[in-house]
Amino acid sequence: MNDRSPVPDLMPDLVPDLIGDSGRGNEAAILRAALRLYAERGFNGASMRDIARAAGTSLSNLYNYFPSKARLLAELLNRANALLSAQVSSAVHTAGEGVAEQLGAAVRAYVSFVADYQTAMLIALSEVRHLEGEERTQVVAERDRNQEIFEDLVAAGAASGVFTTPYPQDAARSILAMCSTIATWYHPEGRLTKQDLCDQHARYALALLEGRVDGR
Amino acid sequence: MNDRSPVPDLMPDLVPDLIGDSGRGNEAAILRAALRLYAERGFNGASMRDIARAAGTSLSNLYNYFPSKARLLAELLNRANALLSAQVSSAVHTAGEGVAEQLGAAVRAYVSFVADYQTAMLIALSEVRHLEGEERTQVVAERDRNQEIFEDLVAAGAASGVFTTPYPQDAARSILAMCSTIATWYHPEGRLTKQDLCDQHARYALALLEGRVDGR
Amino acid sequence: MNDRSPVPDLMPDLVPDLIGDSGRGNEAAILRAALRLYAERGFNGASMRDIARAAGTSLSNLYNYFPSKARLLAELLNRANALLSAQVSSAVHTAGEGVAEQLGAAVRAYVSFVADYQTAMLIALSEVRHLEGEERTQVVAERDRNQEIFEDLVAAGAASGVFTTPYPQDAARSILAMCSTIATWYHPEGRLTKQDLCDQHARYALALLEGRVDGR
Amino acid sequence: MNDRSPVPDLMPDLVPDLIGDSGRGNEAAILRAALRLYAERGFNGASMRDIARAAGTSLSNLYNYFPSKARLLAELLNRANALLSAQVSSAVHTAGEGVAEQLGAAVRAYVSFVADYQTAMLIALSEVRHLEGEERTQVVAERDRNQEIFEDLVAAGAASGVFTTPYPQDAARSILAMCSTIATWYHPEGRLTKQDLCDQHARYALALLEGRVDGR
DNA sequence: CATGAATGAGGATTCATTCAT
DNA sequence: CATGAATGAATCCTCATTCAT
Repeated sequence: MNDRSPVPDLMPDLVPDLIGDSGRGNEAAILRAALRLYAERGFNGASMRDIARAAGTSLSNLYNYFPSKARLLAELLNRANALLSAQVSSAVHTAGEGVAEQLGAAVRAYVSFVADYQTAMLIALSEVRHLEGEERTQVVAERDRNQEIFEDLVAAGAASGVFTTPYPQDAARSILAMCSTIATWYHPEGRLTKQDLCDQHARYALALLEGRVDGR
Repeated sequence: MNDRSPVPDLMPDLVPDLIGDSGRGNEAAILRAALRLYAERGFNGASMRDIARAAGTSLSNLYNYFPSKARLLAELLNRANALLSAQVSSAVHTAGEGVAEQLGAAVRAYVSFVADYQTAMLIALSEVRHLEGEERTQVVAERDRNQEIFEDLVAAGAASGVFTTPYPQDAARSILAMCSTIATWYHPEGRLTKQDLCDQHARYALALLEGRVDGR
Repeated sequence: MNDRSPVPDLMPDLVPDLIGDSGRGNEAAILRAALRLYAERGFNGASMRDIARAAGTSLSNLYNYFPSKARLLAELLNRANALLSAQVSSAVHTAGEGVAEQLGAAVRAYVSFVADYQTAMLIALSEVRHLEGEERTQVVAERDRNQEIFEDLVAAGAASGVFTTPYPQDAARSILAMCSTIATWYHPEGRLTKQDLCDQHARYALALLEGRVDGR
Repeated sequence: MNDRSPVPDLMPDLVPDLIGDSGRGNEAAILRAALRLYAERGFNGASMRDIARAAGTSLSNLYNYFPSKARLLAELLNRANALLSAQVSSAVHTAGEGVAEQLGAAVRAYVSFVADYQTAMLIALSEVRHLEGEERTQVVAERDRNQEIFEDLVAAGAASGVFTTPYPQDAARSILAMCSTIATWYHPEGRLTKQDLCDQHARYALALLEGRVDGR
């Protein structure tokens, strides 16, 4: 197993923005402000006034872009989940044929996303509960879709004997838990680089699954 | 390694209450109501009015017991953290001499706590940010004290060659992450018993650390 | 006219306390705490809790001594007004026969009271408005009784030609105003001694009345 | 000296409003309501709810105009102090060259202001204590600026021998006290007209200063 | 006398949202 | 698109007061 296998190694500045500058007028500024404030203070701790101020626009103008506070949150979570799923699937498809290799790639992509979009992941972890109805359904569905990628990989690996853990059914959840939690403590300027995170967690994941690393 | 080693296997009803009924008058009812509501809706989503109503007392009477909303949260977190640390250290001290055995016991105790005091763990995971100053310091300190138990065990195991992971320095955090996250999805009536959770996560943890289980 | 005529020149420590230590148990402590807090923050700015705390007793115990917050204020004002009237009358009666002399004595006694019981005077000036009904009536009556002493003296002096001001009818009010206001700025440790205050204001008063100072 | 010298003798209805109707929307109504209620019940006795009701708007709308209760008070006091200083200085500059004449004019202007803006003066007298920090500093500074006008006049008169009181240093304060206090009892419909008040107090002030009225 | 618990009303302030411009 | 004014409900917390002990 190659611990230093390449990660999507964009320069930090080149990480594509979750939000972009498409949208009309202030849309991007609003989304970015909301993202930051929701992450800093939680959904209920960040008021529409706060967001408007941080976005440099007026309170009432927010409602020209998003019909409600919850819709604003949903929008953020949808974008984040969509990008996450896309990056993970892409990584899996790009990886070689071996399940272990694919799972490693998936973990690396996931960790990479957490590091790149830390605030988005913070929100995704704890603010979904503030959504209801259709908005919630949609967000949860996308989140589950991503989890299924991991579950399928683990199941395939278990079936083919590559992963020998006696508990394959729940392992994916544990792997995602430890990868997601990175968002709560990671500091880009700290001891660990993004590359380190990817290497570590790829290894943790395969070890947890009791993968048969050697050539059998 | 015996995966079905006994867990503190109290009947759910016999799990000692985090709060007890000591305290004066309505104190226990208030703490219990706050615990539940903070977990359900988050700190900012649960109002003092809500808590009072759920506790069956008047809003103003809350302030005869806790001088502020934040203090009420701090009280809960302190009790939870103290109990968690106590149960984990106790498990470690009771376990045999092997580091692997001790770590397994620690994980089981931790998972057991998460299952027993699910709501408390939910709060501990995400509501600390609403504390400031002394209250925050105290809670964070107790939380770190618990994490150190795991870090010390991992370090010891790595030093003695029992854990062969190339990344021992950050493994404890990952283990705790996957155990803590149980609180976000566990249903006592679901497919997995508390015993199952303990078995699984003890195994996951040792595997993640690449523990040399047998004498080989 | 002797500007340095003696004032009731008690040592500051010997100024008889407005409250004394008679009363049962905590009564004096409560009155003293209320006096200070009402003066510092105003009637509405000082809560019964504050007063209890400052008096070193429990909130509910306050109501064993005074049936309401307003009654507590009334009690203070009554004591202050009674003492003030007593000291002023006494000074007048002790003074010689001349109206000018008597008015001078009255002013000195009044100023002396303001200096000695500064906080009480602060309250008397601005907190009467918070009383209603019987309580208010009583306090206002006592206050007016005191004012009448001055009005009578001025009227007598005007009738006898000692005070030549063309506006004797309203002069007493002006004199009392300037003397009372001392309470808002006087600092016992400042430039002016109590003796200075008495001398000054006695002179101001006679001058304002256009008293014929010379031997006629 | 002409005791019946003309006062700015506008009909009461023509007295320029302290507040005006400039400001946006409800600003004037809010300020006027606050002015009245603060004067009637004191700062702490008048709630924002009361003020909103009296201003004919909603409670929350108050905060679109003034960010806090204290700021609302400060606004009132600043306007009142500014106008007072302006009217007094203007009167002094318009008066003749003699110090006595100028002081008379100042007193008349001051008394006139007290009569015209009675409620504002009531607040200025006793509610400054509820301000803190910058707000307080600003208000106190303006108040002191006005007091200095009087102190300078008295000092000048004392220096030139026009005022022969032995206590010129503190006389201004006494004069202002007796003039300000008018606000606490004056009734426009009562025995005394505004003109009367001006005449009386101008005479009181000069007498208090022991002014040498004639050429002797 | 003395206390702690209890309460309903009300304190200042902020909330998400709407609407006329 | 963009704004400022407006609002009713809700925020945390404190109020004066009562009551059982």
